[in-house]
Amino acid sequence: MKASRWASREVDVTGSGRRKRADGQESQRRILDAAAEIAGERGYDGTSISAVSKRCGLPASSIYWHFTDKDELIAAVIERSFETWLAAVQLPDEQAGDPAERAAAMSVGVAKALLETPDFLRLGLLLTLERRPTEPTARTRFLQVREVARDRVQAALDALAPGLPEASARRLTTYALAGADGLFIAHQIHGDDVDLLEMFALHARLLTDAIARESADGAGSVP
Amino acid sequence: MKASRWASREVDVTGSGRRKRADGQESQRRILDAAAEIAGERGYDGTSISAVSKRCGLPASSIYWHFTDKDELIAAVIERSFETWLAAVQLPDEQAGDPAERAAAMSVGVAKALLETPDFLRLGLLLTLERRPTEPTARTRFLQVREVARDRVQAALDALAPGLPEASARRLTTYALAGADGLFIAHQIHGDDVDLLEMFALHARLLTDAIARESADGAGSVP
Amino acid sequence: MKASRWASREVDVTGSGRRKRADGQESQRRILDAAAEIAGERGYDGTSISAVSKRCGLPASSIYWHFTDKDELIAAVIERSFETWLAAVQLPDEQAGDPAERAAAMSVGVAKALLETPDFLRLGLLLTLERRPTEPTARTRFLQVREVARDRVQAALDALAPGLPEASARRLTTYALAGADGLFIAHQIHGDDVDLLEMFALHARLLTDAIARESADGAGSVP
Amino acid sequence: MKASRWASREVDVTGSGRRKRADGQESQRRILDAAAEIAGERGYDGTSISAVSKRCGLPASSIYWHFTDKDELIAAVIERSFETWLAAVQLPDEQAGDPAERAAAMSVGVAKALLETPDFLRLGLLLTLERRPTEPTARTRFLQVREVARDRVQAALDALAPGLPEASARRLTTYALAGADGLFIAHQIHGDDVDLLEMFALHARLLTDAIARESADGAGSVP
DNA sequence: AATGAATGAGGATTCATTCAT
DNA sequence: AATGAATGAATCCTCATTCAT
Repeated sequence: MKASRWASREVDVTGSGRRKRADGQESQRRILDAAAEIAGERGYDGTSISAVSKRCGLPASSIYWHFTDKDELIAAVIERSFETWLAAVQLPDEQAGDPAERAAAMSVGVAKALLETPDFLRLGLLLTLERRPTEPTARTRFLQVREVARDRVQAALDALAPGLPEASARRLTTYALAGADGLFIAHQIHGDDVDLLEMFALHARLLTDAIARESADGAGSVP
Repeated sequence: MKASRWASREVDVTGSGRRKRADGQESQRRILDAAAEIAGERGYDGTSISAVSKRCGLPASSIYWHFTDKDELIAAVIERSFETWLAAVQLPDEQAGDPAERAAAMSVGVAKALLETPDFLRLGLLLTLERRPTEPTARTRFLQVREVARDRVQAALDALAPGLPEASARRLTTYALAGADGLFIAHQIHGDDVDLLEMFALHARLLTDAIARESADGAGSVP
Repeated sequence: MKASRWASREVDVTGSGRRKRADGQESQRRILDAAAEIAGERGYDGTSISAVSKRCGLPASSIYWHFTDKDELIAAVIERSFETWLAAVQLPDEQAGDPAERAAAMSVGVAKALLETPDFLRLGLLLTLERRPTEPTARTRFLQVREVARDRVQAALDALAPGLPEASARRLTTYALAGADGLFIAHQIHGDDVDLLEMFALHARLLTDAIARESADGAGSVP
Repeated sequence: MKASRWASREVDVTGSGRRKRADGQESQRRILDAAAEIAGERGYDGTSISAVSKRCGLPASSIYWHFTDKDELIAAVIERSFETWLAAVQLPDEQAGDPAERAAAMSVGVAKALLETPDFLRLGLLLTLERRPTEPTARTRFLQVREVARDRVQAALDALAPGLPEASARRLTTYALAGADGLFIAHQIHGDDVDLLEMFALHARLLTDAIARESADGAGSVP
């Protein structure tokens, strides 16, 4: 920290001059905060340990005390970001309202969480789209987490329309997630020109209609 | 790269026996091919000039003869990829069928093009999601191109439902593009477990229904 | 010259769109002009062929048609710069005025030439101070040219004070040149805050006095 | 640099058997030593980080641990060289001798320091003469240091001739520094064929005479 | 629990130069 | 007489990682 005369490196970001005699958890948190911001903006390759070090104020070597390597660091970022994001999602009361209303409420809950903590999905999508020679642990982790989300959506869908054929359910679940991803991206591009809550509500409505029809059809094959 | 001057280093991509005959356009094409593949897989930061050099068989310094820097190279990749992609999109006959059928045909045309040349949208989305300190020219270019696509979709939508209020049209256009992006991503994740053509057809159907309803409503505000 | 779509290189500096069907001397002149400017500002290492190419509007390979390599190019620059500079020096009429006046006139003549074409001495001094592993031809050339100048100054000095002992003459000649170099540098640093003509006149006066004294002394050893 | 980790690569400059014990200050010193030698010989552009790395035995990346970039490294070189040089200058006793003797003693003191540590002024003059598009910090630093030296010379001059008009004082100070620069260059060219101490003594004498005359004149305008 | 220092590999880019046309 | 294209070596600098303290 005692930057030499010619090369200034980390800065005392906290403002507290007194070196805290090692608070592992606090340091880890600062590292993850920094890494989450950067990785959410730049993806895997764009996230350098030295950039994280600069942003969190700890030397690069300290990052390696807490995480074995970059791969694990970014995996940890995804995990913690997911938890944060999940905490932000407020699911509607299972009992309340009719099914369609519940679906809309769920949808809007997700949208709100995305507005509050967008880094999670941004990084997740970046990891998903990138094809590195050795797949990062973080990517695998994100896809696992996404699979869990997928299962929940499908469960909600089954609750909404118990008679829906398996194939239809899978298709509509895929469509539900795809809409969420796509609308999130639209919001990334156009900022608040795209009203994410409104768009998610529209998405929920179209989905509800589709469920209704495919339920009635019985078959649900798309000609 | 330590190979002597006459040892064959690069792969004879062209199949034509004559090599080293200094054909600028051909070299440029090889560079763009290589860069498109890599950038489509790895994004901006993940695309290293030396990787492009290795894949196209020309030394890194030769790449700089054809493109002033990495930024311009990737911008050129986006431009050419877009042209290729656009050529792959087969738009339906303007006269044929009823409006809903035409919408479905358009949608499937886009899906087919995405299956044929997925690199374009993959790179585009990577560039869109990444937030580099200095915005790459390629990102700007992609967003411009996307805006053109957006205008076309909106025009098609207006043709389909002339009475649609402006706000509805904008919202549905956003939804149309978002669905395309999201379904593309789903296909990236699940491969052929997701039938992209079927999903795009579903997307077109839901959109057509939504248009019909919002047209009838007159207002179309989502409560 | 037909810059490709992605990499813009040389510019049509002359403004004449029509490619002149090869005018060797004219091209050579343009190259030397460009090289002189750049080398006068940046020294040997700082002068890159591509910078010269950019400034003169001819491709790098054309420079190699006129000059075998960078070393020869810079040597040619020194030679031509010297000629230009020499032409700018107006030596006083050998007959006119008393010796001291003639000395002053010579001095001012040199100063004026330095103000008009400063690149010559700037490059010369840069080459002189630099110690490259393989001595550039240009440096040798400059030192030769300087030796000629030295001889002329010493001759003028002998004419001024025929009885001056050899050692004194050498010493004062060295001093005369050193003053010129040093004042030139002062002018480089302070710009027109240093009145070069005035300073050269002062230099001439001090020298004349010194000559007078050392002539009288006979010995001229500095204790 | 392909040598295995334990093969001795660098020269044991310190003489102390223990190596690799990570001593920051010592490494910094070795880097500065190497950089000073090279920059003193080759100027800014001619000083490559890899050359410095080779000469000091540390890998190039280690240089970047100690200095943020080449610009700062060379600025540090100038600063340290100046300190070394200043320590080498032995100024005469303020009380001793008559003013003219003191002036001569000062002059010779400077000359001796230049003979001992010529790298400082050599690099300084190279930086002064070079005109890079972005001015190196080192150049600015050198000119600042030079301004300080200028002030001291002018103070000494005022002490020597209190009644001297301001304009004369400035002119003679410029002349004093110019002579030093020029004679230093002469010594660089001719080596020990030019007796630097003798030349500086001569310079001091001419200056003293000039001061005397301009003092007497009162005005000191050079016609 | 942390960090200053070091390190080899690789990043983008520029270099001087060559050569076929 | 000139030039488009190519090329290997070198440029500055950042990378992920290690290790002794």
